[in-house]
This record gives sequence, structure tokens and C-alpha cells, in this order.
Amino acid sequence: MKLNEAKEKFIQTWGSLASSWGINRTMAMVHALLLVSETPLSTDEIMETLLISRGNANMNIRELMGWGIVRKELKMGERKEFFVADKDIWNVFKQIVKERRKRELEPVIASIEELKKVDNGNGEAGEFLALMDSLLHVTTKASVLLDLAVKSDENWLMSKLLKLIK
Amino acid sequence: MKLNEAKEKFIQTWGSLASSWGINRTMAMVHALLLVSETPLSTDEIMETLLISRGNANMNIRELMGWGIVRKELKMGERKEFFVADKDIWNVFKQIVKERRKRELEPVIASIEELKKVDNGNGEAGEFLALMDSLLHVTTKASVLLDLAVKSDENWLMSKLLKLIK
DNA sequence: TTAAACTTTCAAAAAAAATTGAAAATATTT
DNA sequence: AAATATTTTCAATTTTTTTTGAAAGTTTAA
Repeated sequence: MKLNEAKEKFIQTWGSLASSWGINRTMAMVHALLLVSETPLSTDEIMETLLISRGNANMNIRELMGWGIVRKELKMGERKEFFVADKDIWNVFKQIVKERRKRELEPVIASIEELKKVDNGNGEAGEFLALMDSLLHVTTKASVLLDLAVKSDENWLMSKLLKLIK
Repeated sequence: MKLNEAKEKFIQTWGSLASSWGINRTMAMVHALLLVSETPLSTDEIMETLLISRGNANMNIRELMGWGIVRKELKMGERKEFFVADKDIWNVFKQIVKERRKRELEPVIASIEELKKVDNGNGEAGEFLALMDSLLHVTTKASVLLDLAVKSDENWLMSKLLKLIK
């Protein structure tokens, strides 16, 4: 397999993984393209390579910057903006986990806390409350665990976790 | 807040969480409905409560059974099928993790392994190979970690993890 | 074996999400 | 300050996903 072919396949793989996790397919493809690119790319280069429109390219680049995994790079003598992906995959992983925890997990935890205030005068909400409690247990534990992953160094964390398995 | 109102809100919350994780909104709502229901529900009851068609209800119930988090329950003297959700949330969590790891993480790991076979005669694929290696590191470690979560008991795991934090 | 009760399938329709492309806005150079 | 280059926005369009509902299939009971 030639390098360019492998890069293309990687872009496809990354794109389809993302879409099954509720992330825009094109955004993941732009990310993959920047990951495999040895040099910073301009919006035009991204448009050409992925055959997407300017609007689409712009939107997704912006979103990737919002996730903190792509940054702008300016070239001297060039008016265009160029983009680079953070190549430290552990860092990318942490960044995504951090964002999704904030955007999705935390609101759900807050919402379940809210639902625990349900009227239970006659005890009819007992089962419901028990369900909310167990949901809260699992979600807050997941949240704590993700926090641990995000805050710690990869090697330290992994050596500790591997010890748990034995 | 009245119990029924709280149940409705929970169904909405669960539905929107799911859709941001690439899971069909209606499927999550059916799941939530079964979670908060004190008794097994028939397809008709699910249709009526969520205002969805028979085909949709059937499809999503079937899918939930495929995920192993909802099961059929037969009532004596009744010809209809009734459905119940597993109320053990830790179990539900493990089941979902197990399935998604199998369905999505493993194929990606296999695909990256494949891409490592790229032609590197003249050394031009060096950066690409380094990227694949680091991806493989993170994904296989995530996979191992999820395996640990799935195979171990909730309390044991959590007490160990909490120790790591200190 | 027939009929009624119930479940499944799937083509068509509807809804939701993503994409386009051109106009507007912004930034840079002359 | 005008011209040019570049980026951003967003209404309209396209694509993808979800949902419907009626027909076909299956199971149970009489």
C-alpha cells in the first residue's frame, strides 16, 4: 500500500468512527487530514483534498479549534491562514474527553439532580428516586474517572491501571 | 414537581443525551420509558406514551434487546409481549460499553493495524507510522481499560480508582 | 383449518442534519 | 482610501436518517 493510499484510508476510517459517536463526519475527516499532513494546510488545500465547499471547510476547521485540537499557524509572507492538528494523540484524547464531559455529562448530572426534587409525599416516587440515585452513582463515578484520565500523565495512569488488572 | 412530570423530563433528558452520542433518540426514549415504568410495557403502551408508530416502536425495542439492556417478559393469559429494562444501571453501563467497544473500537484498531503495513521503502512513511503507533497506543489502552470496567465489580473497581486519585 | 391477535418488514414520506455557494464582512496591501 | 485577498455567514439545497403505516408474516386459540 502506497503512503497516499494509506492516508486516504485513514481519513475514511477516522470519519466513520466519528460519525458513529455523534461527531460530524466531515469534521473528523478534516481532523484526520491535518493529522496525516506533514505541513500546515490552508482552507483551500483542505477543500481540494476532501472535495468540500469553502463554507463547510471553514465551519469544521473552526469547530475543531473550538475543541482545542487544531490550531491556526501563520506563515510569513502569506496572507492565508494555515492549520495544524495537535499530533499528541493522548492530548487529543484528553481534550475530547474534557470537552464532552463538560458539554454532555455535566448537564445530564445536573438534570438528574433536579429530578430528585420530585414530589414524594405519599412515597409513590420511591422507585423513581432509587433509579435517579443509581444513575447519579454511575454518572458521577464516570465523571470522576474521566477527570482522573484527563488530569494525569499517560504513563503514570497506565502503569497504575495495568497493575489493577493483575 | 409531580412524578409523571419528572418521568417525562427524564425521558427527554435521556433522549437528548443519547442523540449527542450517536444513538437514536427514540431508542433512548423507549429505554428511558421502560426504566421509569414500574411494570412491563407492551408495544401498544409504548406507542401511546411516546406517540410513535408501531413500526418505530417495534424496531427500537428490538434494537434495545440487541444491546442486551431490555428483555421480553410474557404475562400469563396475555398474548401480547411485554418489555422490561434492566434496572441495574451499572450493568446497563457495562453492557453498552461492551457492545460499543466490540462494534466500534475493535474495528478501528484492526483498521489501524492494517494501515501500519504501508510501504516504507524510502522512509517517507515515518511520520505516518509514528501517528499510527500512537493511535494504537491510546486506543488499545482505552480498550484494556474498558475491559477492566466491564469485567470487574462496580464497588471493587471504584474503590481502587478512588485510591489512585489521592 | 380458520380466524383473530399480534409482530415484523419495508417502500415511501417526513424530519433532521450537513453542505453549498454566493454575498457580506473583515483584513491586508498598495 | 481604494483595491484585493481572505474569512465568515446563512438561506437554499442536498443528503442522510428516522419515522410512518399498511401489507405480509407469524403465532395462538377456537
